[in-house]
Amino acid sequence: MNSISDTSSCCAPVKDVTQKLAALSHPARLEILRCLAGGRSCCCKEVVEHLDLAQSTVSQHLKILVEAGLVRYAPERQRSRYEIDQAALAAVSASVAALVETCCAVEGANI
Amino acid sequence: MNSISDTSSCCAPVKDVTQKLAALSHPARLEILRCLAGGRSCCCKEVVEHLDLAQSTVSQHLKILVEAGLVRYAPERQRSRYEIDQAALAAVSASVAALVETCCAVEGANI
DNA sequence: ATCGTCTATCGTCGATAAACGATGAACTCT
DNA sequence: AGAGTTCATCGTTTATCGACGATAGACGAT
Repeated sequence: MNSISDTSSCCAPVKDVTQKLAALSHPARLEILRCLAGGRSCCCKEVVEHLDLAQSTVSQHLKILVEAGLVRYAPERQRSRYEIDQAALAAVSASVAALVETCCAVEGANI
Repeated sequence: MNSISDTSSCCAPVKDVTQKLAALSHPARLEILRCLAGGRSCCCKEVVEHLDLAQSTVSQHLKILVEAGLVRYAPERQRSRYEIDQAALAAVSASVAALVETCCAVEGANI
């Protein structure tokens, strides 16, 4: 039926999901999310102290999470606030669940 | 509780999850999974025809999915069978759901 | 035995990711 | 004003990804 190159309706969301999954596919970024868990917002330095990585590296990882839409970013000058976008994260979980549903469904109906 | 640097018990599963998420974070591989959906097994050529990519590229993507443990592989000579590992896929979904749960939980209870 | 088909792998190339140090901007405090 | 903090970005280096063509192995059919 439709290939993945169907740019009209399917490609954008798919790319969105894959970008979010890519953002989640790094241990450091998962750890960052854990650091931001519970809805509390952290500044960069907090995460840095938690992670044992260079500040610039952590900043990059945060940027990736923000660009993927998983983390919100309030650029206050001194203490930028990073905060989990819980809705976006839940949406990713739902997308993965839907994918699993699709892949595991018994196709007895029409084929 | 445990940080990500806890190499004894926590690190291996984390890496396992991130590897699976990385495998899922590419549109072509999602499309491959859709092609394998419903528990039906496909050979490489079927996927190639479905995907508009070179055969070698598809074979690589399949390999990544197999190495991540999301797809089972029965190397028959002429028509290798690729098949979704539904349990593994469900486990990924559960892991993501648990992550979201952790990240969105109100931190009153025990962490 | 030979041809055609299907796979997997190799080698290559450009692009991207991951990590770091260094730097500069902006703010707070003394 | 000046020192100290915090942060984002730049530039660099190394490693990996994504895609392809080419190739070799294995099988079925002729």
